Amino acid sequence: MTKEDCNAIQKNTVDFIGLEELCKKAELGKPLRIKYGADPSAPDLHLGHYVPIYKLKQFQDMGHTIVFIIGDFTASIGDPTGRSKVRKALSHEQIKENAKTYFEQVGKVLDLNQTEIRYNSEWSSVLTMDELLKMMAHFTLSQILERDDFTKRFASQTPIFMHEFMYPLMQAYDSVAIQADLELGGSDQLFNFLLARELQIFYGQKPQSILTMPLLVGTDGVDKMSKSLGNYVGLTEDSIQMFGKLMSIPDPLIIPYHKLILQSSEETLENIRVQIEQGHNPMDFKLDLATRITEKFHTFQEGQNAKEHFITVHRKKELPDDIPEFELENVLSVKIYEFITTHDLTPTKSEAKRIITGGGCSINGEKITDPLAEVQLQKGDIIKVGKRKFLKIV
RNA sequence: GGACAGGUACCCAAGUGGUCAACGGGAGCAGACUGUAAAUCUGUUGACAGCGUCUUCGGAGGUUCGAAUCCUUCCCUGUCCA
Repeated sequence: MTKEDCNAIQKNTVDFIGLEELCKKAELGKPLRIKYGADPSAPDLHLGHYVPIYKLKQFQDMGHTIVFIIGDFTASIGDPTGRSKVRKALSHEQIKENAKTYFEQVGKVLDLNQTEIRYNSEWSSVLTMDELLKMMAHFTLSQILERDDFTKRFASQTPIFMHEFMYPLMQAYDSVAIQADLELGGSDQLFNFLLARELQIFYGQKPQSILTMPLLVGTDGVDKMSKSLGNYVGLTEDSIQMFGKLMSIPDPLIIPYHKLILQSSEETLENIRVQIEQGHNPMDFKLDLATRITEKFHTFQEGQNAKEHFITVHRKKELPDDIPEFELENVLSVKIYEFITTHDLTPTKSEAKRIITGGGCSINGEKITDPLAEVQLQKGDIIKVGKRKFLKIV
């Protein structure tokens, strides 16, 4: 690893612990073992995952070994995070299935042939009580309780279960098992990563270095991107959807997305900042951002198409090219709310009535506001429900 | 084991016998506006056979003309004591 490499990998990181040792180790010429842990309960990867995975890619390109750990052991126990809801324990079949889709998605970024894939049940499920207790004897309750989410839950009097205390420890043990030189992940993982260092020392290993990446803020502009909060942009979402979601991010997120997803240079970022400050419409930068990100995960053409689609539908309020169609022989007289529900434009009839009453439904551009209206539908009619649902009668 | 507090819709949270399909906030959805699915403002948010019916306030029973609200019992969570 060269000096430049050493600098390059620091780009966009939050914490970097043990950088010097790492670079020294790398100079010996042996590939570094870089650990990345994944939870197989949520196989939908989103842009938030992309940030650290891209960093892994950088390491991989330098010839280091990525050790991808599937946390099947902990997943099969179940993890009651958040409120009183107990996250379901997953069966082995489910885990295998999830892991498979996981890798299909990761494979878009990383070269999986050059990646070491391990399941942590391999070593965790055979741990003896004896061994476990020895490990536990090295940490105190207050040490574990220091972890941010535990602190919060404790303060808000929400339950923390005993086995949850063990998760950080089990994660740390993964580092021991694979002899990690470096662990990489989101900045919320710092605590767990530090624990691993201690445990490695206990097992006579050199402690791993730590590199954490910023957490990408979700489309709501408030919380970190996560599937459960529904503020995510999935890596495998179709281009139209992806584009739309990216346009829905609040304007202040343009810079962070540029930086973390597109790896834009400081000059580019500064340029955008200045232009927005001078009154340039942020929308233009957002269009550009959305186009480029969509291109990145799809094709250039799809990115362009998605942009076109967005402009016609949302800016010009015109009809898109590809409207779902419904074949109709003769003129049909129906209650509008029933029709749009049976054709999946609304989930329930009550919802349909609500949208109609609110002025969200139109036929050929004419608003229908009477929820009980009976309408004559014929070939060529175009029904619009809400902002982006269309149906064409053919 | 004991004492106390609590479990309400997607989330937070009010409500302690009828006016409760349930205040308020968040989030979602829709409308207006805007060269954005940004921001802001407004409306809306159980389902269905449209005004009435059915399901919903941790579960199961009960009291009552009537229960989220009272009683019994069970389950779950927190705090303190042991």
